Amino acid sequence: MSLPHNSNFIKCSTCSLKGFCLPMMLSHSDIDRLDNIIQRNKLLEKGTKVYSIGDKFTHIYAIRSGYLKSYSISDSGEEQITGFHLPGEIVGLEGINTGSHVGFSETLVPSHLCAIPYDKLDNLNSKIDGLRQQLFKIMSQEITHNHELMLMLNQKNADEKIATFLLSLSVRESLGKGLTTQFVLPMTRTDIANYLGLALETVSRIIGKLIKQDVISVDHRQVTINKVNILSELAGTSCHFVDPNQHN
Amino acid sequence: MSLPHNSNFIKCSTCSLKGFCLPMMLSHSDIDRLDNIIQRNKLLEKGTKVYSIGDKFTHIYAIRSGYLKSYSISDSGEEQITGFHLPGEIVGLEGINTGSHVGFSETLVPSHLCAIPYDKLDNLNSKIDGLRQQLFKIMSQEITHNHELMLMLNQKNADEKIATFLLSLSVRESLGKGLTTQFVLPMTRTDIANYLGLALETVSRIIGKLIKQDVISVDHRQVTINKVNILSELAGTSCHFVDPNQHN
DNA sequence: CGGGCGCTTGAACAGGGTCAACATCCGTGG
DNA sequence: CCACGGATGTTGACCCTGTTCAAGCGCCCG
Repeated sequence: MSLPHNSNFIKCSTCSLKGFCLPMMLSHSDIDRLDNIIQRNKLLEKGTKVYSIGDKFTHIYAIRSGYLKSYSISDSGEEQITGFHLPGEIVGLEGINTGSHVGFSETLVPSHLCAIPYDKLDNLNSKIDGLRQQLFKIMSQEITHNHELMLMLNQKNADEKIATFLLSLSVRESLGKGLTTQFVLPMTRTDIANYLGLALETVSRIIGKLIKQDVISVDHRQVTINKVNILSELAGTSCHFVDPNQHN
Repeated sequence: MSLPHNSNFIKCSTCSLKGFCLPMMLSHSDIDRLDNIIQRNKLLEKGTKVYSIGDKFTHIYAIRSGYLKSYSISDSGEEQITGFHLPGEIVGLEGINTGSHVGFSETLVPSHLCAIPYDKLDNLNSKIDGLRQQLFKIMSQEITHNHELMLMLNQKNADEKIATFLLSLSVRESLGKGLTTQFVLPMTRTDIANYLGLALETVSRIIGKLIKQDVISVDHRQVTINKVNILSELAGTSCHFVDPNQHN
């Protein structure tokens, strides 16, 4: 899930939850109340499952640092990656409905998470209007984001998908402040392919093509975007990720 | 969005909101309080827009009768149908995040809606724990549903998509009680194609093939499922829609 | 009656999947 | 330190699924 890129936010004590604690909505005392129920977990090493399918739903998790991937598994055993998650984003909301997690989430790199007990959060939700409203907004945005994803999966070709994907990560990497031209892809080509609905060979080929055209450079898993405007064009005009301040 | 198919529910006065008023969670007085803020609109004729992109977000809508389609439009003008909605389901939640609707929703057939003013609902959310929790569940389920959709769009071929689509409608048509073998497709082939990420010719061909194989029959827009088990197989074992009581 | 929309069907094409071979990276252990 | 093996990534050739283009039909409604 991606949180608002344009929202003002403050650091919630040691736990940066972008979009979660809007200064306009929460008083300092309310922030303290929220802060008091948040559990700060120790560093999770790469490959650690935050939750697995079938686990009892008890917490939602805000990412302080690191990188997560979430995925679900169909009855026939096919894996589908449903999202990659960066610091400031929240995972685990899919468990609210049934009280059990219906998918997995795991760390792609060593990551720090904040665990927020859902029962205590729900209790605060009845008392702190701004918190409840913000949570509804976050879930609403997740729905909107999924609709954009659907548009991408249904209507874009392979080149457009890759371009859109790279730009999306680039923007989210920068925590909503413009666009980072250098970032790391901690997921495998297989993961990217699965997420975008492509074959891994196709992902490899298209990234290769972009390198040949000098639109991006790749060193191991480090990506540099050399020509943002070309990448944006490739992504289609429907790209929300272009920083209007960027002119290269 | 689809609501829980397995949840017990009661009629919320004149307004049937499946999953919305769980008897276990809401007292009769709470149901009355909810009922008092709900506006029952007159019959909307076919093709009426419930809301449009850019409209101020003021209400969410529960469908009492009829059929809706929701869609959004990319910057480049491409339309993407994000869902079809049947009685008992809720639309408009995508507007919570920004305070404006980011897509359209319109009636495919004459439909009755309940409009629920969001500010009043939010007010009740602070007072009625069960209502708030249920709303979070509904939004959580929407997220889960989108993940399943993603799996379908990414990993299923055209035949599987159509089979899954037909079964899904068949189950939802029956309001969660098993599976209706006869129902109406009020949307055009073009709509189905757009939703599933296929060309309309492909949709037409595959439906034709299913008819030829006598898996389904189609009379105008009336669909009859003749061989549920075959359709389920086609949909993939990942199909959640099979009624265990059906053995034909 | 006619025009437009929705739908079907056919034929040719192409984007991307599949299969296969090979290259590279990385951790492990000798 | 280097050799090995497995996982990951690249590249090529072929082929299939589903798209595109095109033509024609049926139905609804003015």
